Amino acid sequence: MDLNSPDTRQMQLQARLSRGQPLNAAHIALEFEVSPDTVRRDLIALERAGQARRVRGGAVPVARPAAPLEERLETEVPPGLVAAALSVIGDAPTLLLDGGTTVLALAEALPPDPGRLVVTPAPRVALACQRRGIEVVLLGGTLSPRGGIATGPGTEDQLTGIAADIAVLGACGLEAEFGLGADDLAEAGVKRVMAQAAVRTMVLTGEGKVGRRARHRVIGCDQFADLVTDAPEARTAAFAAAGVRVHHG
Amino acid sequence: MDLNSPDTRQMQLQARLSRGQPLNAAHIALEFEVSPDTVRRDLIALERAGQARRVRGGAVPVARPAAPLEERLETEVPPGLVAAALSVIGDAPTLLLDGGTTVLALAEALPPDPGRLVVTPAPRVALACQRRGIEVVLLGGTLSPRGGIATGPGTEDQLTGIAADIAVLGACGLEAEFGLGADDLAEAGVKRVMAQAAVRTMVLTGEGKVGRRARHRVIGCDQFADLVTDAPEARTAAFAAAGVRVHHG
DNA sequence: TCGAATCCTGCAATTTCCTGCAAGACACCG
DNA sequence: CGGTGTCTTGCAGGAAATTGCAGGATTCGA
Repeated sequence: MDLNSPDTRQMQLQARLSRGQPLNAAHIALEFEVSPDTVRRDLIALERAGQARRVRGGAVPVARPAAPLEERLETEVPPGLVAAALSVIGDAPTLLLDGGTTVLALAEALPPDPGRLVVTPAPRVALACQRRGIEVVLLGGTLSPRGGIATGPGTEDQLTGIAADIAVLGACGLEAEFGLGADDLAEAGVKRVMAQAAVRTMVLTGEGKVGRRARHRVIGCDQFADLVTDAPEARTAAFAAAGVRVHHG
Repeated sequence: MDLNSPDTRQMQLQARLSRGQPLNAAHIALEFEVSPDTVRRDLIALERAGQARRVRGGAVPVARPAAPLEERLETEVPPGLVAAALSVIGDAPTLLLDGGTTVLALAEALPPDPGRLVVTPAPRVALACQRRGIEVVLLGGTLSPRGGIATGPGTEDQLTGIAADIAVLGACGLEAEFGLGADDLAEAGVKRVMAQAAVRTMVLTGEGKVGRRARHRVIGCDQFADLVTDAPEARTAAFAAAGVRVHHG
């Protein structure tokens, strides 16, 4: 009475794979009472569908780095940092948000406000805001391989039509003399234009980046008004001396 | 005493399906003392009613509840559909990918090819491709509230500079006379321009959308070359007659 | 390096599917 | 009562999918 078609077999195998279970071809052949060739064909189908990775003698689940970032949000970004950033933002109606885990945590914490507009080159941030019912304008461009924001001359062009209240920039490195830096040249360009497209620029970063000098300069410390960080005051004194309002989260 | 009409048979079969029971056509033919052809016709009726998914040798219950998007990927997009789409795509170096769950499943299954370029207005698709090591150009614009793709005149402008090999479009509705449709006006515009920006356009959609007429027309059936779907051939005959290559997944 | 297991390719046999068609059952109407 | 139309059913013929097998290549382990 058990239906034995390629579809049903493959669905059962897929279920096991999604449970993280490796598949032994010979064993499955016995279990489903089909030849090993048939099992092999099933595994080929699953592999073509991206559901499995074939290895000698069977198949294993494809590595799914699905949610590491989502979870890192809750654990690695201190709640106080996000809260401080929110209070600096206030109810500014138009925000320009950078990418990166820290800014993403901020986006996840934004109050659901249908009257607010978020402009961002980071697809993750865009999705987070959309989930919260906030209107989003996504900036296009070439996705930078690491940081995950759109970059390129086209991206910077799109920003010329934007007039935001606050730009929130993450950091690959932040140092008092050098200023805010990024490790990717294209990213640095976009961040720089973002800062220019906003009335006020805020830098939001964890203490790990403070004092580090990144490869490319985005803007100097005279170009942004606020710094939100959880670094101790001793390491932010230089910024305060340069005229930056420092908020400790 | 047992009334044996198509309706009573189908109601009994539906009851078994809702219990999660797979149906074996040959077995049912013996049980109801009818020919396998009649059972096949019953199963076709159930499939049209959305109560079952036909597989070789019988039918299985259709996946029930609407899970969140991430999980629907694994359960509701049949592996065969994705595999068929992959084979149509071949190794075309430049792809233009739409949004939607089905296209997203395709993106998740793309082979990691550093020489390939994917252009998309869908942030989810962009992230999926980036995870797989594929170069991504993200199209910017206002995020449509439902489908999750960037829309607007700016988005369409960005496409003028694109020359892709294949555009893969999802569907809110697909009907032979009406063509490919979308429920959001802005989305329809972007999809239309996407089709124009590619040498060849392929429509990828599950059977649920076939036969449904959406609110806004994207392109007519003479504007796309390939249709990949898991709908039965009976429901795709009209597309084949219109000159569309139909691939069944 | 050798043996064995596994994999790939093509092929033929079987099963299942699709399509069209004609016969029977039944309701309805003149 | 007879004719007509619709619905359903089974059947035939061809198309398509699936499967197991044979032969040769490849890989793994000793």
